[in-house]
Amino acid sequence: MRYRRADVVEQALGVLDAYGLADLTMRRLGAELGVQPSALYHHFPNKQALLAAVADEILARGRRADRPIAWDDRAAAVCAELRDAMLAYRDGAELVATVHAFELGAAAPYDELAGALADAGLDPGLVPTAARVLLHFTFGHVLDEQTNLQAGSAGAIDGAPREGSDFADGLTIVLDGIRLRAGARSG
Amino acid sequence: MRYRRADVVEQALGVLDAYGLADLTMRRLGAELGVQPSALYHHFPNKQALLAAVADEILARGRRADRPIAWDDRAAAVCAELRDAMLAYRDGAELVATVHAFELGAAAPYDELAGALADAGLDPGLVPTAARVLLHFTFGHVLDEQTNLQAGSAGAIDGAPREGSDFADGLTIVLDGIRLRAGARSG
DNA sequence: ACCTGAACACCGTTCAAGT
DNA sequence: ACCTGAACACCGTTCAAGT
Repeated sequence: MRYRRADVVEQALGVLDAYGLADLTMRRLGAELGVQPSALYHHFPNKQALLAAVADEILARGRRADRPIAWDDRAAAVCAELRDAMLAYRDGAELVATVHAFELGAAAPYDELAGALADAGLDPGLVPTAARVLLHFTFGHVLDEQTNLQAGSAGAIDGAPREGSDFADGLTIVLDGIRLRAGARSG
Repeated sequence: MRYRRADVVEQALGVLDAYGLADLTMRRLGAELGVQPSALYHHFPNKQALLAAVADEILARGRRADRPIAWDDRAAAVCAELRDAMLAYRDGAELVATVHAFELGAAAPYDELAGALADAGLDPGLVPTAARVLLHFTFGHVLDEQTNLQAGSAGAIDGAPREGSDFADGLTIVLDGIRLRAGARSG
């Protein structure tokens, strides 16, 4: 049997969701594909590159069309889409945030946020700073959220996961801070 | 020779700074102490607990007295202190952020921020949300910053590290967003 | 081009046994 | 109380060799 790059990523997503990031090893992934671990190095130079491809696939699968026009609604939509994409897979936030921290991928959300903030009439020198504040908030929040959700589902402490309002509130705080430096019009 | 818990943490800080978080292993730490790796399990139940103790020590060493009185200055001071503490050790941000994400320690900055925000007259329901926004911004920013700094010093690309103004700008954005919901007085 | 098989240089953790 | 020595069950990665 032959495996293409895309098949390896697909199977890696399956292992991630079934066993978690800690058990997403080259050896386990090879076994799941019915292949020697060394065979994976024909498709990826190393594990980090494979994880980057998995992170990018998670983001691609979470992609939604129809972005709002207003810069603040658009920025909020990008962050919400990023959150939902990461929550859709076990340890998704940890994986995407790690890959992003090492600058190996997951660059699309940053580019979209920077675009929205430029449209806001923000000082160009502040655009990267503000985009990163939004990204850091989103990564950090969802990392916390997913850790607690997964701890809760393992221990089965409480049935209902905390409402999503906390994310929206945090996002509002950051967007309000950005708006103070943006042009008056928000459309 | 006998090693107390504090000596193990001390040596762990040395290994962290000299070799980085990836090489801070139980086996290497044992070797550095002239002890079998299994001996470390007499002082710590597992590696995570040891890392949590190291993270707490990093924060303790970065502690400064004389907190400002105004809630916003105080919150900014807590974030700046946290940043400086993490920057003082190689991979400090990665270590502290990881330990915090798994809720094994590093809780002091959160408590201080929550205290400052309560003094701001913020809606009590919003205090934890706003405190976490500040914390997530700080962790995310310093993680990026330290990764770039260390990559820069390894490759020796440019001499001067980026000025600190970017952190201050991001912090201002978040604090402005919080201020909109706080009482009018900022002292 | 893609994979096997075997090796290299490691991990965290446990546990009986020593002092 | 604190440590040794040995083992268990793993890692990521490399590389000659096969088809």
